[in-house]
Amino acid sequence: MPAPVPTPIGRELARVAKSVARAFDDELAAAGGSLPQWLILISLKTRQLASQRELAEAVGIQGATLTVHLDAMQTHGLLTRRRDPTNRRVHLVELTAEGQEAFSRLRRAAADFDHQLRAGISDRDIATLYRLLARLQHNVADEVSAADATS
Amino acid sequence: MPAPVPTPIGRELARVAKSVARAFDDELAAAGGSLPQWLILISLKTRQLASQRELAEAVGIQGATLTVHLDAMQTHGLLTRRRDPTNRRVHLVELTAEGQEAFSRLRRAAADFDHQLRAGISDRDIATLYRLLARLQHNVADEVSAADATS
DNA sequence: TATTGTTATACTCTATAACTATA
DNA sequence: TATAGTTATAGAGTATAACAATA
Repeated sequence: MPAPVPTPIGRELARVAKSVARAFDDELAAAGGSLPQWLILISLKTRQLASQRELAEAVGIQGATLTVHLDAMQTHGLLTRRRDPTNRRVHLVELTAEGQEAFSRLRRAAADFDHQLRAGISDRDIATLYRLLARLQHNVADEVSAADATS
Repeated sequence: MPAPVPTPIGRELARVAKSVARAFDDELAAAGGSLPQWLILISLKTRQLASQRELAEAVGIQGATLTVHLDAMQTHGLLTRRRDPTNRRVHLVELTAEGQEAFSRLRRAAADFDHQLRAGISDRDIATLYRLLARLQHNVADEVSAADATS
């Protein structure tokens, strides 16, 4: 018999996500970073991205918002931007040595955090959690499409 | 056999929570509200709160931040503030008729959203999700205490 | 002195619109 | 004209510090 559910699932998700995000932000800040920076670094390192437009999409923000973060990271010496010689509209974003170090530092912080976060949860439960989160993601994607269709 | 887990659980949670939060914000905005306003309204309606301090804590924000939202809601005629005669430091926050209507509107939007969000998920899985979210919450609470202890 | 709440100020993240440069 | 990216501007949400009112 499943336990009764006291609050809507969206609110519970929001509440927990807020707690987790704050704790994670604190960890990243202690390692000299921030969540958007971490998402940018990890996207740069793990994906083959053809343009800033794709990078923005990978991170889930607008191009202009990405520019803000890239400017800050460039000012801090984490990356360089140069035009693609074959298509000079495209700016190639490349990590400096300092950017690589920042990535390593944040990766360690993120790994430590994840270890702490997973404490006492079985692999099986983690897999279940993934499946359920994917389902929620799917359901709000539906919601968006439905809203678009009726507007 | 559990499926392999491609990304850290915290990042996946953050990603899904962001999607869900955006979709929910859109719904609340369409109903003339926002997430902080909804949390404030629901706290006022469902709890017996002795002060703004307690209200801020229930919503999970600082007192000064709460003042910002209450000011806006008062400007829009959703609530009134008056001093408690028995302890004039305390401000009693009370919903107006318009505030009650706003609450009803947002409650309907939230219920519709939750229905959409839960589509295709069994009660048993919802209960499991609650249990796992509670565990994550517990684990970051630990993290915070640990960080405090070592600082 | 301690508590409740507000004001002043600023920071972070985000977005849209208008613009530049390139194609 | 279309695409990639930047600049200008603004808005939402949050926080801290200093303050006023009250106890």
